[in-house]
Amino acid sequence: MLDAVFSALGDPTRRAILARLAEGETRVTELAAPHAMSLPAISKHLRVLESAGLVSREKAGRVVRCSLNAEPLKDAADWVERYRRFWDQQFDRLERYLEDVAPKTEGTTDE
Amino acid sequence: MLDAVFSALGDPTRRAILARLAEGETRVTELAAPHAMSLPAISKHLRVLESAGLVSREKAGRVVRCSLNAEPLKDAADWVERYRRFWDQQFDRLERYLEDVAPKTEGTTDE
DNA sequence: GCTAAACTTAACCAGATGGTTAAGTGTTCT
DNA sequence: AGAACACTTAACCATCTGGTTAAGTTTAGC
Repeated sequence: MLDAVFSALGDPTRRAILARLAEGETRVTELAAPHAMSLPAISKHLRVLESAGLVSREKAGRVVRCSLNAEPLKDAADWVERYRRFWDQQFDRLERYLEDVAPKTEGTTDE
Repeated sequence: MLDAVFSALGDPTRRAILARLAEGETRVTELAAPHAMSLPAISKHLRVLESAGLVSREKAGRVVRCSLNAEPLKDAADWVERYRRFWDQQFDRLERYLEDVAPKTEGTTDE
């Protein structure tokens, strides 16, 4: 499922759609409005988001209401979060230091 | 850049490579070892990761040392984090509640 | 009941992706 | 020097992706 979620997030149009849906449910045509592309194109994006579990579509009359379903984002967040210590930079340098100089040290400077 | 990062993360082989690199720098052949695919395939994955800024390659003799560069993941984490409140569920229910009590029917969802 | 609206589906297209094998480029080892 | 190692590049292939236009399919409105 992470595959589908991350792949879905890899497109700016789709991220924009999610951002819009974060403000509230809305219909397909309104989701399409800000984007310079045809309705079928948006429909396809919605299908991608839907099969990643990020959006649900519900037909109400001739209108299709779309809503955000953020649960899959939790898994994505969890995955990325495991790398937090690495973008805190010091850790990275510490590792190199340990690699080069001291093969065994107590990590008092940890984090 | 988010495009490249999320797209890169959308492949399980590439996530596995990042996970391996999180344990420390290593060479290409060792990165390739656990995966049932050819070296050129891994090389391509590394290129994708590299152009997303997630991995850096450095030639040392005939060996290429690969290392994790997690900084781009920070932006990805920041993006996803904006949706945290939505997967905390209560908010979702609140929205549905509001929808039921104050129906807007097919009208424009005013922002 | 006809017409328009709000989509979706179908058919098509160009270009990207993810894999392959074969060949090329350095580097180390003996 | 020659062989093996550690890759990368090239060429190829099938499939996926992201877009298009044209043609459905319901539903709503006059």
